[in-house]
Amino acid sequence: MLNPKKSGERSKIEDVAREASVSIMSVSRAMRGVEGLSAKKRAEILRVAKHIGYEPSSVAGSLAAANSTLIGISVPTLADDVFGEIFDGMRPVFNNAGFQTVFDTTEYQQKREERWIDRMISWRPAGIVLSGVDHSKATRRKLINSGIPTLEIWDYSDDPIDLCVGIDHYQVGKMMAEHLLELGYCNPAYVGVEYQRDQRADKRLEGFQDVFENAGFSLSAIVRLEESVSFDAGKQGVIEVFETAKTSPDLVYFLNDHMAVGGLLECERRGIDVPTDMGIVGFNGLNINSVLAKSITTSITPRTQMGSKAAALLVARILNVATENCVSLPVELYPGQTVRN
Amino acid sequence: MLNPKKSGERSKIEDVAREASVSIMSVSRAMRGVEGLSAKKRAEILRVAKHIGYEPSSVAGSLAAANSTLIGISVPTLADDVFGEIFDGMRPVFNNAGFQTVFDTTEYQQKREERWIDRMISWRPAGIVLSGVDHSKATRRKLINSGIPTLEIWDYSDDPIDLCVGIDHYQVGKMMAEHLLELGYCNPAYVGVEYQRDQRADKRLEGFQDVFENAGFSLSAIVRLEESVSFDAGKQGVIEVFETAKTSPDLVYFLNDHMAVGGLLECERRGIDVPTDMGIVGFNGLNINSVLAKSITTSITPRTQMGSKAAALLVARILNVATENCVSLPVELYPGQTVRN
DNA sequence: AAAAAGAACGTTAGCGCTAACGTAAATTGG
DNA sequence: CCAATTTACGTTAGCGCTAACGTTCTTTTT
Repeated sequence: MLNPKKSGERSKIEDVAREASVSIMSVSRAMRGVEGLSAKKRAEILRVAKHIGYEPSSVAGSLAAANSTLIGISVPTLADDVFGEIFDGMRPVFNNAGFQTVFDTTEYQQKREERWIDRMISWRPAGIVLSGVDHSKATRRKLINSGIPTLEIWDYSDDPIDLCVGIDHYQVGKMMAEHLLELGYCNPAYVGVEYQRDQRADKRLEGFQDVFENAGFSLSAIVRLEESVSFDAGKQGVIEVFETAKTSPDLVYFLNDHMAVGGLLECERRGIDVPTDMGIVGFNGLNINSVLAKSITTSITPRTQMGSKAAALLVARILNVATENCVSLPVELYPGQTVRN
Repeated sequence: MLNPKKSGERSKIEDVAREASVSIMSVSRAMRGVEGLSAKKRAEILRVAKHIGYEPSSVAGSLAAANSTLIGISVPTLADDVFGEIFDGMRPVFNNAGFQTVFDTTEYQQKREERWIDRMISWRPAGIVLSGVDHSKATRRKLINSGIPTLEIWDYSDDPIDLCVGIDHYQVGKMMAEHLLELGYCNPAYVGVEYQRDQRADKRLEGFQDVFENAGFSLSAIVRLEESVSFDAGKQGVIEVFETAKTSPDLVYFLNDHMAVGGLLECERRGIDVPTDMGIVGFNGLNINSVLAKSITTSITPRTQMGSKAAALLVARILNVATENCVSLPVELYPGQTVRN
């Protein structure tokens, strides 16, 4: 490096301009790859820039151009596989379009989400991605007012803040219930978390419950755990189901596959025959299914696809390309081997 | 809102100053909560700011103050639970200190990491977090030269770029091998991924192998899969072990617990008696252990603790508080029930 | 060959804030 | 009671870039 300068002192556009004997505007054009520069000069400038180790300041650039390449993403948690996989779907799309992702988890707390949005907006991001479609009035207003393209993901609504790519959780619960009803199940229990903690799960349960109640059956137990949404929670859930159920259930519907696996293994440990004496149903379609002795009955959600589709929509909106606003992705019912056929 | 302005037009510090009949500097001081302002005026300014919906621009603020509240975090993947949990440990620490996290996954590709670092540095972040301690010369130089506090996490090195909080993977492999050797195992196989894809896993294998070879035993098979590091990869691994092993192994050491679970269930499906005829060993100490019929033998990594410890170190460095540079966290050997005792 | 059009640059004026240094008023101390 | 602080502000000069508009020089057109 020519001008190593002191640690922390970074060379700026002016240094490159001086070294290359051009105006700073030419350097700016060269670095951004915009036109208005001869190929020769452009190459020379880039050579000099590389030589002295110049990297443009995104902060200054954003301020001057009144835009940024930041995309804010808020998810409830990374502790289950869902949002990691959605993110994996989004990442390459955003990356190829030249965006960076600013990330935070809300731990299912609206207050945290609101605070995050305030701080995020202060960076004038190119776009914002939120999980779910249930946001406070203040949040909606702020986002609409900010003019920042906003994408809601995972859940589906036909009245989004701006864009929405997700699945219809109510329908998912309904579909599964109809399938189970047809197979003769009539006394299901549910294992999930506190009401309104995971609003998508609430919607699935609602759809599930509606179908069974329409058929004249009510849930024999609804267990709401406080702990995390994972394998051992499912085990705990089964234990509580047996403690609290009014009548012995013929099926347990779990909030997700993690819990369902925990529940399944606990049933087997207790010597309960799955699916003859007890059906086990989850949600998501996790990879673990392919190694289990009995594969979980579940709804397979298109997580990676959802991520890439959603990112593509947001990028299109940012670049002002016309696009659909709402996309509801199909969810596949996977029969598995934990309900009788 | 008083001045709703057009969508996208945001009120600025000047608007607040005019409305409150003070200088913009007073507004700046009020918004940042720095001293040099009477309590009365401060309250009035904050009232006015809220009233007209003013939110300071972080971009302008960062440029003027030559600092930012951004912390860049790079992890290989979110597809396993490891980095999600580390992030969960870091998040509250960064949050309470007023930082935001810019996130990306590298998919175990150095090229991607380098590009990300360039873009990250251009935001002049307050700090940078990298996964692992094996980075290119260019990366090290850039980071050192930038003067940005840098934290390396998950792996351990006593010669970090700046700060390091992790575990000694070589030691983990060694510890596990010594434990197994003592129990009488003498013909282990290994199931992981391509060499240099997961450099921490390579180190564990190295430590593991060194111990067995010192004792006069060599690995009967080293299976390196190309697919993702998950449950079904473990199953696939076991299948390949049986196809390729020179002699029938008495133990399989897996890259992580996900794969170990896949392997365990595949063994059981094949009627192989675990641990009598085959030991199963993983790495991480996942939650799934508490629901399995036989809990996986593994090394429990302190992921959440590592995240919070690491974040605390980085924040201390950013605030110029003296702190240790390198922290090696202990890893607990969990005997489980998949090796004979 | 003169006029019009275009390409290749440079100049100017900010983007929205804050550091650093003013200045006036309020407070202190001997 | 007056100099010596301290507190409470305001003013000035940028931070490092880019949009928008000049200016110069080359190319095209009739």
